Parts: sequence; structure tokens; C-alpha cells
Amino acid sequence: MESEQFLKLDNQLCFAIYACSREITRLYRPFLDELGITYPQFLTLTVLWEHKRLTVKEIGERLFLDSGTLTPMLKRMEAMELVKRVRGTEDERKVYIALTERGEQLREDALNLPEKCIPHFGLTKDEYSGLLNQMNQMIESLQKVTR
Amino acid sequence: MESEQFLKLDNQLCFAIYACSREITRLYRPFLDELGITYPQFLTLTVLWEHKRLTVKEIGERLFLDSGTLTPMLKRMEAMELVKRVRGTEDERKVYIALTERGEQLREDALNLPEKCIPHFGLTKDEYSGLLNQMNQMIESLQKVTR
DNA sequence: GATAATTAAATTGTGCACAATTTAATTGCG
DNA sequence: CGCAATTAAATTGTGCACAATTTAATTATC
Repeated sequence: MESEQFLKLDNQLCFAIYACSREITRLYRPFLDELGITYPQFLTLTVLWEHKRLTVKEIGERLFLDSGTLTPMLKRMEAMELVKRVRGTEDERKVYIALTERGEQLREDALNLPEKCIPHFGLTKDEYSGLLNQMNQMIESLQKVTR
Repeated sequence: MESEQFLKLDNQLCFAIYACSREITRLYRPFLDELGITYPQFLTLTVLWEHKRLTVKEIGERLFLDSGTLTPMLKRMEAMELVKRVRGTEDERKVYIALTERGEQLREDALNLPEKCIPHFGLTKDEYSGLLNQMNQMIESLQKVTR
């Protein structure tokens, strides 16, 4: 039947996406190594470059990560002096994350990172944005079920 | 400039793929929980259902994983009696991984897993296979650089 | 206004993922 | 043959990812 076909590794989109995600991380790694950060740390900085100051929860909402992942990572980033962690005063449950000078400056070094990496994806501009759309659509569909 | 745009989270295909991969794993989890396995373990079983007996290296070539990841995972799977690990006799560097009875049987329970999950991707049949092709193409392009 | 329910982070514990190194076996080569 | 180079797994160490629980603060309700 069809079931048999779907169970083959080569026919599984989920495996292709999982493998692709790891290959992209591998592509980014040498560039990120130069900056002294990991890929998830780069994503965290990316949202902070856009929003300056966010709570742990707000970062989590954007990256789809929870405090179990973020808290230890943000502590490492604080130790590297990339971010400051400040407990809220009006609501003491919240912890605000803001960039340090160093965290701000890192943006300049990261600015050309996408341009250096994206060409290796082997996609045309249209394919890139088409794929971006489809992926975001898919994420939305999936989140309706998984949340 | 364009650089600024590329650095925004919403424009980064790499983030979309990373997030999508994790959402798919989240979708599969409850079904895999019933089988008592994780997603990477499911992928390992998938290649073994296709090939019966493979070395650690051969599994790694198919899943793009190294012994640092596979050895401990395969030991856990051996403890769960899903696979047998047998050191090669003609070449003692190799370790052959084969399914146990239980590992074989699990295939029946996993057979309908793709059918249960794929509809939630929110894709048409054509979109699914188109995306599968593009992802595999992308993986190939990336591996030319990262290997 | 006390208390129950909710919320935000942190903590605990398990399982990848992967770089780097180690160990042991095999192959290549002079 | 003898030894260097290579190969296959295993090991070591770091960093996510996430479920489940805990802690502490805030909000809702009576």
C-alpha cells in the first residue's frame, strides 16, 4: 500500500526538513565561531537587535522556546557579556533581557552573515521567498495542532 | 540596505526551517510516545526497516549523524531491546546494528504514523512532493560546502 | 482582604547533536 | 615484513530542546 512508501526515509519530508535544518546550522557554524556564539544564541541576538528589550517569555514566543531552554542559554550569554538580565520591578516575576554594548556591536559583524550563507542554499531569489512562505505557512498549520 | 532586511528574524529561511523542524517533532511526539521511542530513534528504525542490518557508520551516512550521537542512542535502543549490536568478526572495527523481534514488530505500529501526521502539515500532495524535492536539493547544495 | 488560580522563571532530568580526542583494528607502502 | 596512515567506534565535554516540577509573584474571586 501507500503506507509502505510513506515510511521510507527518502519520502519523508519531516526527515528532509530535520536534515536541512542541521546542514544550515553546520553552514553557519564557522562564521558564528568567529563571533564566539552558537546558532540559537544568534537567533536570540537577532530578536534583541530588533526589539532592544524583551522578557524571557517574549523571546520564547518569538523563537518558540521555553524558559527551560532560554534561562541557561541567557545566563551563558550574560557571562559572555552579550546581554544583561534584570528582574522587573513592577512585576517581579518578569526578567528583562537587554543587549550590552558588546551585544549591540556584534550586530555589525553579523550583518553580512545571511549574505555569506544564503547563496549556498542553491536557491533563486524567488525560490527562497517561496520556500520562506511555505515554511511559515506550515509552521502556522502545525501550531494549530501542537499548541 | 538589504543586509538589514536579511537579518530580520521573519526573513530568515534558516529560522523558518529550524522552527518547522521542531514543530514537526512536536507533532510526532505523542504518537512516538505511545511507541516508547523518540524521533531520532524512529528515524534509525526507519533505515533499519529498509535495510535489516547496517553498521553504525552506514546508519550515520543515511541520517547524517556521527558515532558521537549514534553510539549512546543505539545503546539505549539496545537496552529497550529494539536493536542488537554485534561487533564484526572479519573487521572488528565495525559494529553491526540489526533489529530484534520487537524492533521488527514496531514497524506495524509505526506504519500509519506518516498518514496521521502529514495532513497537519497543511500541504497539498503536489506541495508536499515539491517541498520534498526542494529540501533534498538544498541539502545537496549545502553538503557540497559543509563536507 | 484572605485565598485560590494563574503566571513567569527557574530547576531537574533525559536525550540528542556535534566537535575533539582516544582506542583499536586494518590498510597502504617502502 | 614493519611501520605509518587511515578507518570505525567509543569517549569526553559543551550546548541546546523540552517535559515536568518548583518557586515566587500577581491576579481573580468570593
